[in-house]
Amino acid sequence: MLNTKILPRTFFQRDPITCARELVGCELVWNSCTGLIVETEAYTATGDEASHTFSRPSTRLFVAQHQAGTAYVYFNYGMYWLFNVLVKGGPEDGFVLIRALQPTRGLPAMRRRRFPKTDAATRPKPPEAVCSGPGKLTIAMGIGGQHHGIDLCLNPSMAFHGPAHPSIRRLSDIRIGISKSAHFPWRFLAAENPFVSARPTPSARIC
DNA sequence: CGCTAGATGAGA
DNA sequence: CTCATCTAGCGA
Repeated sequence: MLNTKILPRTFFQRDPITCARELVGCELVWNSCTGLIVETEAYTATGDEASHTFSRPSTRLFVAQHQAGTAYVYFNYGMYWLFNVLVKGGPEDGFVLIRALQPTRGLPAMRRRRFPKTDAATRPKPPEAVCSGPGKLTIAMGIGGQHHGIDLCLNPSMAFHGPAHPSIRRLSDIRIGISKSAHFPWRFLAAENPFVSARPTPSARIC
């Protein structure tokens, strides 16, 4: 968080692919917990069959009624909240899904939420396992439906901070867990970082 | 290691 | 019915 500021709304007023790429290396600040963003995915409001906007009128309405930088949090597979930020006002609207974090502050609190049954006798899970997936990180950070629709450009304690350090190395790769529009290389990860949800595939490229 | 089944509910 | 997931349990 040193040398970084809250990302302004203008950051999210560009196309979702640019935003997703540049969020890798920025920091998510969520109350007392913070994490370096090491993995994201872009979803575009048009031409992307994997985006909720493709098949959900309610999501298209959400895009129309909110401004860039709004949290889009939804419930998937009956048990996981997934955390996105609305990107709007550039050449293309859409969302960036936050997929993995490297914990930088509040690791004990994150562990308590992720592994509540852990006692003093059991070995703690490694920090790489705490936020290495979109469902895992919402549990760890305490993100849920109560945060759907909040503005992430106002309160520095619930916001993205950046920019990323210029030395960050990034890869682009195909997105994970989707069957439609599956070939778009719109997953972005920090190269050589063990906190990501899955290792890059052979089709990953430096970006 | 890798692979798979099953949990569990909202949206259309 | 599908789904932007995860974990336990199984076999090699």
